[in-house]
Amino acid sequence: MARPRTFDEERALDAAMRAFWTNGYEATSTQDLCDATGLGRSSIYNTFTSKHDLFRRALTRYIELMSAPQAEILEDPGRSGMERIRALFTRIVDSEYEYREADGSSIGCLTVNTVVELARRDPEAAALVEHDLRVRLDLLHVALDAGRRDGTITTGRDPDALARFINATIGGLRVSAQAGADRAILESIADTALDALRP
Amino acid sequence: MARPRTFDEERALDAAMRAFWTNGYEATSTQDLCDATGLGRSSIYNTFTSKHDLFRRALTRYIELMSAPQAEILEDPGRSGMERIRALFTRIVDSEYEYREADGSSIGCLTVNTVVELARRDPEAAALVEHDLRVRLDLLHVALDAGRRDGTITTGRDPDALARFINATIGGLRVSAQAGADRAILESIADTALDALRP
DNA sequence: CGAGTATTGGATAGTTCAGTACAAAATTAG
DNA sequence: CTAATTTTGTACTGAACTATCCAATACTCG
Repeated sequence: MARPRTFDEERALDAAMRAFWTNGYEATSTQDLCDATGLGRSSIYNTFTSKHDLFRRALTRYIELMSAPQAEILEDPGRSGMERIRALFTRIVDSEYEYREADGSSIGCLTVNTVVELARRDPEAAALVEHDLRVRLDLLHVALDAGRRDGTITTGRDPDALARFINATIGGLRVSAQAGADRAILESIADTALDALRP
Repeated sequence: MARPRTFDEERALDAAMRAFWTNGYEATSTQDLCDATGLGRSSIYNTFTSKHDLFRRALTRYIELMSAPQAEILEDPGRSGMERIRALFTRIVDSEYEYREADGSSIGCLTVNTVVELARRDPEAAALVEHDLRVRLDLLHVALDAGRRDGTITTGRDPDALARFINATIGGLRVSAQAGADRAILESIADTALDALRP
């Protein structure tokens, strides 16, 4: 009955996500979003309401996109608990390379970037990353429990502390990558962190 | 011979540093800087040339301010190597509380914030944080070497990897704090990280 | 094909941005 | 007290910002 959209909303969302991810929220202008998506202002505002709403959707999508494979790794019954954590770190390091910029620089993790740049003054963004954090901590518990049972994780430390530690290590990997650390360095950080699980 | 300034340049710089630290570079307007410092636009531009220059000076000052006590800790001959690293972590956690906002939220670390928000598109900022990183890694080496000699650090891992790991843990602590982790959580992260030094 | 409807591009609005211009005020040296 | 010099408040500039408006366009359904 009416003119249909000529663009794929999800593709546009991915492009916007990438723009926010690369440059941050404040430094990404609506014109940048037009350029990144290939859409006109009208289409963007018609589809996504506002820059802030588009960011919210982009962050939501990012979290969905990243969580799924991480959940799969951490709940994988085919791996020991320790192997799951190791595989998670490997996935983090790989992703820093998978999504690099053309100049080779790492763009880090949109969740971490949001925590640092935006979360303190944007309650919606804060709620999204907080929920993501809870989910990840729960998933880490699953893997840590498995490791405790299968004997690959031998530390006597509280599982909550371990989950927080693993999560902090991920943050440290992200920041280190953005600060210029290469693959070998990131891998050595991850390997060293794993030592804390079997002291 | 001429009218003297009525304000203290260093105080103004501290106020500007705090503003950038709290809100980030992009989200801090020149008006915010006027409000934070109590100065007029003329005084700010007359003294600091531009917003970008003021940020550069603020970041430089931040790094100086934070490095000195960290260096003291890491080179303290009165402590074992392990104790130095532990004291460094304690200092990081304390500083997250020392500089909290009025609402109790943590503002993290200006260096980490800069790496995440700015470094990839601001070569000057990138150079400052890169230099700071090198200095910190060197200081960590001093403490790690001491720990190796005094027997408090027993891991067989490469000192470079350990220094990078400790540094990444600091980043993880900063991000965790900004994501809302309380003191007990931050301390448990730090304690767990130390386990990796004596596996 | 024609009526109805959503999309689209381009112009525009109104704000806010970093930075400047300039004159009045303030201070010291002589 | 005056001349010289710097600071400082205010007004301003031009650009960039988010967002809206609207007419032209393009499409579907009957």
